[in-house]
Amino acid sequence: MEITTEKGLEIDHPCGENACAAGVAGIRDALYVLNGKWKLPLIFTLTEGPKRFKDIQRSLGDITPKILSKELKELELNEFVIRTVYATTPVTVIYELTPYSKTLKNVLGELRDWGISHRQRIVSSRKSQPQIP
Amino acid sequence: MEITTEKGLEIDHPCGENACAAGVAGIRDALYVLNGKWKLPLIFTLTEGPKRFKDIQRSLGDITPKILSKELKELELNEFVIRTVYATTPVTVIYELTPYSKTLKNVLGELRDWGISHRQRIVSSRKSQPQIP
DNA sequence: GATATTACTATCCCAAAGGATACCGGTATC
DNA sequence: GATACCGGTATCCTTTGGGATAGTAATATC
Repeated sequence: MEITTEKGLEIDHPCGENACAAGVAGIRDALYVLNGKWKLPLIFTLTEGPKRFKDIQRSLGDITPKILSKELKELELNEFVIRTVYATTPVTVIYELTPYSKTLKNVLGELRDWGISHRQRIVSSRKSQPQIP
Repeated sequence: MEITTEKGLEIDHPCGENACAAGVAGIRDALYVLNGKWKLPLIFTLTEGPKRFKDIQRSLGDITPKILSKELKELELNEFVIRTVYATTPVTVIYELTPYSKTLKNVLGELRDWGISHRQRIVSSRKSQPQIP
């Protein structure tokens, strides 16, 4: 059986043509700590600078305090975020990114750009192909 | 209250200092179609070229056929993957990436690289700080 | 006739993710 | 005295993700 295939993506593969298990493993390792609906948006919003609990909640739109609290704890454990408490009244809690989070800069930037383009694509394809043609 | 903060990441923000809702929205839009444990690894493995069902299953390691089937259907709907059936015996089904998947090249590359470095960091920190010191 | 292969589907099940709502103590503000 | 703000918890619930196992049609092989 013959399958002709124009070469598609050309992500550089360290291994040969058809055996790049290391790449798949890399993606899976990344996803293991960054999984879920909220971690990446959360890290991204802290990219703008340190923020308080309520401020993060507002930036993210519709996250409930329970989920936000859980996500922040996980990010603390994985050394992406530092939590600092200030004894003001009422108390102030600041969350900020660790230096290690800097290594995510490219990932976040690419993902943000792709998401923005993707949305534009969806929107404009909806305009050019109206429902029930 | 004063908080001194060394500027952390410097992902370029199209909007002002503290109001980059567009960035968060971009990330969330991206994750909306790429969420879950399998979609990114799946797209990545098809980066190596068109593959058959069983071959994908083997590349991904431990995905069950039910899940793989579901993920492939979702990727077809979102125009990331094309499914072609060849009337051989036994039948051959080939999955390959669409041109649109090319737009994910940078995202996938960055994520793979980050995952690989992250794993190295974890492994070497485990070596330098043995359990029960 | 028994077994293997491919590309799945069907059924059942469990755990995790995520959401809704309510509440807390302490203070400040109206 | 009532209300609001802050940084969360507590409780309950639904949805989804995902896994295990078995089975299917058609053919080929032993």
